[in-house]
Amino acid sequence: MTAEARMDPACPMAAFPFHVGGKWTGMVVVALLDGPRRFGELRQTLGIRSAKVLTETLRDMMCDGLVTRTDHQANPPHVTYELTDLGRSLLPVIDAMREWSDQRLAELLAHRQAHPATESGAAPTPTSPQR
Amino acid sequence: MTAEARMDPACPMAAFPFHVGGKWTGMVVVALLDGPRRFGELRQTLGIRSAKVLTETLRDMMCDGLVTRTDHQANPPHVTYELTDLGRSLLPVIDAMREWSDQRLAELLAHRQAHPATESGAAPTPTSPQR
DNA sequence: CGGCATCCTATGAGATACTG
DNA sequence: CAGTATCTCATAGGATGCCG
Repeated sequence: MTAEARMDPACPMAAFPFHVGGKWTGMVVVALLDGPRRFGELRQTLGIRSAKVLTETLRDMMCDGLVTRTDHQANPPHVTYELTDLGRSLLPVIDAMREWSDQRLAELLAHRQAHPATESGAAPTPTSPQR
Repeated sequence: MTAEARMDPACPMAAFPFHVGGKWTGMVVVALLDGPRRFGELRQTLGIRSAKVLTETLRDMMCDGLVTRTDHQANPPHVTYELTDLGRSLLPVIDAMREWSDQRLAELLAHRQAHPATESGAAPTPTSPQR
């Protein structure tokens, strides 16, 4: 298969969670690999200042069946998030990404740095966390 | 490792091309797997109406050393794009994504459909190519 | 044919501030 | 503590139209 015919929107590449799910989805999966985490823990781990972003990410992921939410009825509130089996099934993909990054990311970044790219904002340099 | 400490922006997940590179990067790689393609070919294959988007994607990818551009000095213009070794090295990752999609994507989509998600626009259903 | 130059718009990401 | 409610802002994505 590959690129013979026209690539329709049903193509896996178009639907894959890391693109569909927003910027933080992948990191949340990684953060939850060790086991359940609380909302605040996640927030700190991921370095998210705004709660809203995390809330949205988690809601989307719940909607997609990637994580489950457990509300330990307590006061003060205590809520934990945990990977579902489906969520954990993403691990091989993440590992593939990690391995690639280990071996090749430097090369890509070097290329990028060397290029004027005709333009200033080709893509935000990941090493400089602006915003 | 995994999620012990704070996850800094240098984390591979944050820099991985499929998130950094924009929506079409992955598909372009797939489209180029078989060999060099012309600009118009890519455009058709990917189903991109706007040339600008493809131009930008390709420029970014060149900048990152993922593809090379060959201008066959001809009239009318004839330009081909080709995967570099670095670009081709993404194949394992893509395959991992594909495999995951084959096995689990349906599950995710089913989950999503079943959920009200509190909101309308959780994420654009990949099966309905709007726009 | 390839690809700029423009312009437009939806929306993702984030900052605050407030509530149960 | 774990959210919700607003608001702002940048920008990715796309539609046209023109040029070499």
